[in-house]
Amino acid sequence: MHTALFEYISRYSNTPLSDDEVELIKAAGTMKKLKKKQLFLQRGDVCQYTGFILKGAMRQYSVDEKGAEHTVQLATENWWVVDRESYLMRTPSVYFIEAWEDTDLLTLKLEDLNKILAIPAVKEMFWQMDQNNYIASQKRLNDTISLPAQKRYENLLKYYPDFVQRFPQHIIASYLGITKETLSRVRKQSMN
Amino acid sequence: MHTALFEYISRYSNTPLSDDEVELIKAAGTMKKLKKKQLFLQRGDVCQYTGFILKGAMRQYSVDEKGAEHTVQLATENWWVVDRESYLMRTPSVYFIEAWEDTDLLTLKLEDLNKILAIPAVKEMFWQMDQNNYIASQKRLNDTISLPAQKRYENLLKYYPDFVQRFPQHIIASYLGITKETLSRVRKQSMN
DNA sequence: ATGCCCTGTTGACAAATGTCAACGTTCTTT
DNA sequence: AAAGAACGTTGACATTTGTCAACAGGGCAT
Repeated sequence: MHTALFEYISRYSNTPLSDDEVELIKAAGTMKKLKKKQLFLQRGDVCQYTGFILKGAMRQYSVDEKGAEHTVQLATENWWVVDRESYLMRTPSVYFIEAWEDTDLLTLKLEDLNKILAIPAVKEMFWQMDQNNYIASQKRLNDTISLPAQKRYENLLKYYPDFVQRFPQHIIASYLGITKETLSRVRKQSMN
Repeated sequence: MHTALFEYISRYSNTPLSDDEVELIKAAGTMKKLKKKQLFLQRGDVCQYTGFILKGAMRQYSVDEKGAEHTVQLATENWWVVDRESYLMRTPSVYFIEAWEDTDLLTLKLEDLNKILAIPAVKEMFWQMDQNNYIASQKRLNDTISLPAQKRYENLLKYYPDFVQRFPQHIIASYLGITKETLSRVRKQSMN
């Protein structure tokens, strides 16, 4: 059940895990199953869990005053989902996190996380992950402020074709920062 | 000369520094002075240094095919500047990093950084910083895809008034993802 | 199998933002 | 002090993107 996580850790850290450490990690997490459209986090709540996706697909989004949704993250197998700020600071979240497919998750409360952070390989892995998140997030930001909608869509297709297949267009549009109508027209353009 | 850095470390980590560790840090860095408009990093080069700003102001930006600049980061005293991806992976950068005021920097080569990362307080500090960067970057991304130019400008004024004072409008505009003309009109609106 | 919701597309029009050119002001440099 | 560059503003117009409404097809639940 945890094998995907152990593979993930060994991919993102050089330090190997001892048998004790493996047991500690297995004991720390709780398995959760979410059905499509079920919420993992709701706006106004404090984010209680960090989740590691074993199977399925999720999205994190905000909703503006007009009711429009804006997707800040898409995630599939082997991605972590959490509103880090809310989770660490214990402050109410401004985001929703939702399962978009039936999803199996390994979840960690903050106290669980702190326990396994005592393990060097785990700490390294999380740091690596944060670095990657920061780099990716900056890249996406640069794209968003410097490229027109068409190019942003083409980049998404190129680097994350999975997302385009597994999420419907209105969600992809809200991830790109445009409306579903604009995305529809952009795609038509791209075919020529 | 290093006092600002030591304060920064103690603000972002709970572990205190031993005298040996203080010496190690002092030995690791190199001081640099940049004049206004001098480049710290140039597109195509591998980013060789991480810099900690002691005095001054800098910006990191990309330039698109049309020659337009897009600012991904603004930084003043007590901020770190680096293209992390280029620095870690030794790949050519797509960014420029430039001093916008005469600037004093403490710089670290990757090997220097690795040395001082052996110090627990330093490692903690960097992790903390990455977390904050990631959180801030996601917030800015959410703003960028969900708010109109006017709101984005007002938020910047509210949360980073320093930037608005120390950088000219065409740079602020490129940070917000709009043109200088649009920013000029948005500001006029905001006065009413 | 039926009905309904979700999805994607299209058209007509509106709003936001960009482009280009001109101009006055302020700041730097000599 | 003078000259030139950088900065900010404005106007006219173009382009991109959003809004609203309608509609067709597919998939899901009962």
